[in-house]
Amino acid sequence: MESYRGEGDLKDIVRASGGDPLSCAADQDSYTVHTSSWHQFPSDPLNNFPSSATEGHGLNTFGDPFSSIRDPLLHEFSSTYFNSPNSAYHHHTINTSCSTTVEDTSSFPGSATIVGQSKMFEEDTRSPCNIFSRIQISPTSLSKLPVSHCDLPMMAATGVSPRGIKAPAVLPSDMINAKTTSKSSFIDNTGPVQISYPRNLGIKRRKSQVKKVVCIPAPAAANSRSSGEVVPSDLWAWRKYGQKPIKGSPYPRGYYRCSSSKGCSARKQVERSRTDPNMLVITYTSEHNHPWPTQRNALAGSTRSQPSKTSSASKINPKEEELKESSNDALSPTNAAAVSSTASASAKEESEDMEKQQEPDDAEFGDQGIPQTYIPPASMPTNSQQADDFFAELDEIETDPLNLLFPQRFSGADQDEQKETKTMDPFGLFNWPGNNNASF
DNA sequence: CGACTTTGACCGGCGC
DNA sequence: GCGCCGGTCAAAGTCG
Repeated sequence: MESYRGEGDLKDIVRASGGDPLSCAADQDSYTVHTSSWHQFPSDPLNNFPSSATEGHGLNTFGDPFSSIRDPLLHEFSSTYFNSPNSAYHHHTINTSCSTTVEDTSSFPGSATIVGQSKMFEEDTRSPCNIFSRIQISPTSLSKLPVSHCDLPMMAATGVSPRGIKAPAVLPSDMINAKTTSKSSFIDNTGPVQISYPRNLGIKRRKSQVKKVVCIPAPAAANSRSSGEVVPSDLWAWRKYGQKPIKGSPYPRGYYRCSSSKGCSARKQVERSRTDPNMLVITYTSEHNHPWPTQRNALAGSTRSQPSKTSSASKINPKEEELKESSNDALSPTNAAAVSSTASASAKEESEDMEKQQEPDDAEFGDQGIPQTYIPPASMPTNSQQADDFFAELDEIETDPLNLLFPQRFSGADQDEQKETKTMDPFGLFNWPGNNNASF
């Protein structure tokens, strides 16, 4: 029996795309968009939204599971980008009346995944050079969203039927204020998700489950599995349980469930953006009901080599496997310390993420009586000041962590040519062959 | 042997 | 009511 705790109707969309300004809307009665200029795009329709509207939307405390179960992948982004003065991130926050409160669990500026939305906005305004966008919208409303072409793949990734997307390419601001449909009002965030029997799990969840969508740069297809997907590893162990071709998308969608712990209901869907194959859309569904994996064994799934049918492909380019392994190593809390000094920054960032993520997890898992097994490294900062010092230290290692991840793209067009290109990928997320030149 | 991926089948939701 | 579609299951095979 899978457990679902306090799932709100919230979708978080984190885009790591340097592409088009994010456009999205929700047809809720009321919701809020927090946004900042997209690289100072004055035409960003979302900028029309008031930043103070976050409050007073009935944002409740039943909880976005992802606000406490913060995804390591997201935090890889957050810790890396949001703390860099040059970091380029961009997020939009849409809080629907049905969405959950996003708690300010960050102890330092720019925590990407779950931060106080006011703070998020503040950070946005402070960082005109943003890559990431963040959207939090109701899943049901999402199905009715007019979306930009950029978001269509994400919509698809969220399980929203393409049929529900009849969108202009650019979202007019007034569309964001579109009235909710009666359907959206059916969402009951305060009640538990009823699960009748296992076979219905996916269907039952479809309406009310919380999803978090992350767009990240996708590896080159040449490095992909037979399915065409290369799933960046995160701290969780994922086991693939299905794959389906998605209508309207040339790329299949892979379905993964958390294998870190039996009974964990966490799932994720991975597919390539149909509009931008360089973007990998990962939709996280449900939440983990267990602490972070403490050992590399949690990465067993993500480090597994190609299956037999595609093993030949992996053998053709053994480096791919090595890179995957290395990326996992970089992500591993235990192995991070073992990586070379050049990766120390990433190890610290990773650990810092773990620290941040552990706090809410403590409470959450504590409530469930799940024993805490993860012990943050002693060197981890424990408060904002320490975090600041921590990242100040990181700056000594790499003044612009963004360069670590996006050495050729995100360091700034004007600066790229002047800076020494850093090819290190602290998390190994994007360290795939052929991905260095990938545009996203 | 355990854990994984693959893949066809199954099921329910939804639109027409 | 029917068919499409997305999500999941589970058997089969692979790998370490």
